[in-house]
Amino acid sequence: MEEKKTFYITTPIYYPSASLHIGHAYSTVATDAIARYKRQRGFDTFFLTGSDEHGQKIERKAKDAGVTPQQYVDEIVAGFQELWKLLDISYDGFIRTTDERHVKAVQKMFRKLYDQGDIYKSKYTGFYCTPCESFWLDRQVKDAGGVCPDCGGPVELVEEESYFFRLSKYADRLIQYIKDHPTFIQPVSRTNEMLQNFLLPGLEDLCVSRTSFKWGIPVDFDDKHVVYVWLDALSNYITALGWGSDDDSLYRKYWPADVHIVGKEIVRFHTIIWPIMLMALGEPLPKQVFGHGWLVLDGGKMSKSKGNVVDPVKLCERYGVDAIRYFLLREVPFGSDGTFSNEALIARINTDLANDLGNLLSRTVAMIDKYFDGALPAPGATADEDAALLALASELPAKVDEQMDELHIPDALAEIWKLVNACNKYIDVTTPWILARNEDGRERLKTVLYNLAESLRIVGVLLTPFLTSTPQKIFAQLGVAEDKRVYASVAWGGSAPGSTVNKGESLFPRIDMEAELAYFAAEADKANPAAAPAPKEESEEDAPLPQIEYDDFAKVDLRLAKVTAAEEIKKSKKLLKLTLQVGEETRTVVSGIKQWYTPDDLVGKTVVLVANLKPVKLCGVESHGMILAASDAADEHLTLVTTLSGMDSGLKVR
RNA sequence: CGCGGGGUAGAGCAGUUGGUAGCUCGUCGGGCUCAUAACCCGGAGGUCGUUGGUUCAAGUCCAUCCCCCGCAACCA
Repeated sequence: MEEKKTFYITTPIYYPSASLHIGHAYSTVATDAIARYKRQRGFDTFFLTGSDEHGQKIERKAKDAGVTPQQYVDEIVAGFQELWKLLDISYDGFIRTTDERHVKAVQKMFRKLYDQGDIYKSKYTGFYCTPCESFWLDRQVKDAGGVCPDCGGPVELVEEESYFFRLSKYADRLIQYIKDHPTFIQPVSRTNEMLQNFLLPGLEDLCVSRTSFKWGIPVDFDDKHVVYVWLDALSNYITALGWGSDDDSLYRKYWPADVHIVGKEIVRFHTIIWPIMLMALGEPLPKQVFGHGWLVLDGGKMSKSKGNVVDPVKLCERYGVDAIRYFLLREVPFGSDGTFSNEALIARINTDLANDLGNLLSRTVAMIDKYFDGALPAPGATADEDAALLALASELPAKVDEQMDELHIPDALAEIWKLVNACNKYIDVTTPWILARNEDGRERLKTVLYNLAESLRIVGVLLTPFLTSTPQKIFAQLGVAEDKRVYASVAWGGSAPGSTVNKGESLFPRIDMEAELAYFAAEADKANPAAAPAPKEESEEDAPLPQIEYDDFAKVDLRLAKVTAAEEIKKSKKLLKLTLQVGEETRTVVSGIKQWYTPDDLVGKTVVLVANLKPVKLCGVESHGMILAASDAADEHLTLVTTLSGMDSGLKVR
């Protein structure tokens, strides 16, 4: 017996620090549609999704919630799986980076890379300032004249260790690979981006371990360290198949992946770090990484105060899973962003699903019911006006394939809708209601109605990968036999004359746009009563912070400072370089306020400086402290904190 | 001068190797009555971001400039 061709497709693994939103749903629904499509076309398909559960952020959130990290992620990941169930996601594997199989395999991988010299422990020497609790690089201390650049006190020599992965060693091989495989990174525009931005300028080795937190996979030969993010997360694509375990049969069967579906923001990691990891392991690279665009919210950033938070669960409850799947698959063009708005969603549902498809089924079934007592008539001779419809329906599977081969999901759907629209027009041209009036017409009518039912059957078959319940509803209303609902029967002529149609409910009831928008507005108001002037719960950052002791506050050294000079940092969109007079001292501070202030606005002003903040380098400029400013959550407005009356700089703020 | 993408009808987008500017939604008018006030046809609406250049011919090639958006660096 012939082995079926395999197809391995993955979504990113999602980070369980919060619930998933419509963007995650988009990634996963798109991947699901491709997986279902490949299965329908006879591929032995494996579809993997999962969760990326380690890291400091989770550790901290769990602590805040008073649970263990494992308890914390268990609960959120259960929510992921519920959402996928709701959206009819047909995944074959769900990998959690806390799974024993994954942990073991990552440890094995880490050790292998270490043993062969691709991971090394870096042992740079640095300086430590005890009062400041800060590490300093050689150069920083040298620049400061051998003392702590911050407080000017003495520093002691220390060693800080971390493991590094030798990305640099493989850069040339990867560049060559990308050049030899022009379809590796999709869409192609990303290829240039990766080459020009990262690969050609040269790669730095990647830090792959941390000692500053514990919630991660321990490095088994050096338990101070846990494996840090990318090595842990990216390897899921092979550990889920049993790589590095006793049973790697799935790995041998499905790897290399046919395509990793990822959001455009993580294309970089999937096309640079991941291939290099595989090269180092001596494993084949995935055939393709597809970076899709985003669903951008109409009203700008998602925020509760704007009332535009998009919860996929609510949308599914209100409109049905297929409506949401259709919208997601249809609205975001290949390789670029799409817009999400309630108007766009309702418009799609109304025009494509209710008016075009739903209404077509409704009128077709109604006519068969009315003119032939619900029994599908046998077609007679084919007239000219039928030929075009037949041709369209017959060529449609190939057209859909053509688009899907390039992962052009919206275009594949558009092709299917060409047939839907052609059917609606066909009704208008053939005027069945007139044919029904006399005997000659009734003979012709048989053919017309059969052609319509048959076209709809084909539409149903081809829609099966995209919409999960609608095709079955179509088949049920048309009375299509089980064996004619599958792709093997997609060719014209599958409908059996004499089969009984069943008038059913509308596939997609029309939505009253105005009423619906009013509903959304009301919901938004409910979620955010206009009367409440209180601090908005925009995001974690804006949530009230827990109480602190006075001693904690006293650790912050706030000083008045006078701006003596200011200039733009050319390379940066946000940063200004300020020179401040703080008492006797002169300091350089970099501040992200370029959008709101010009250098001239600032010179001469007195501002509040956090004087004992660790220095940091921003866009190549060392910043010694930060100045205080207030801004709204959307960063639309910002104002510097300054003084009411002239005071000497350097004064302490309390 | 970091890298890249984009500026085409009111909105959202197509426009392959240069040869009469298209699609969807909206809008206006008409048709039809089988159907979910749905469906079908037609009209209006664009100096294709700017300014130059190449060409018999440029949305399409070249150059310049102006905007917008990603990514990177970065809001200390």
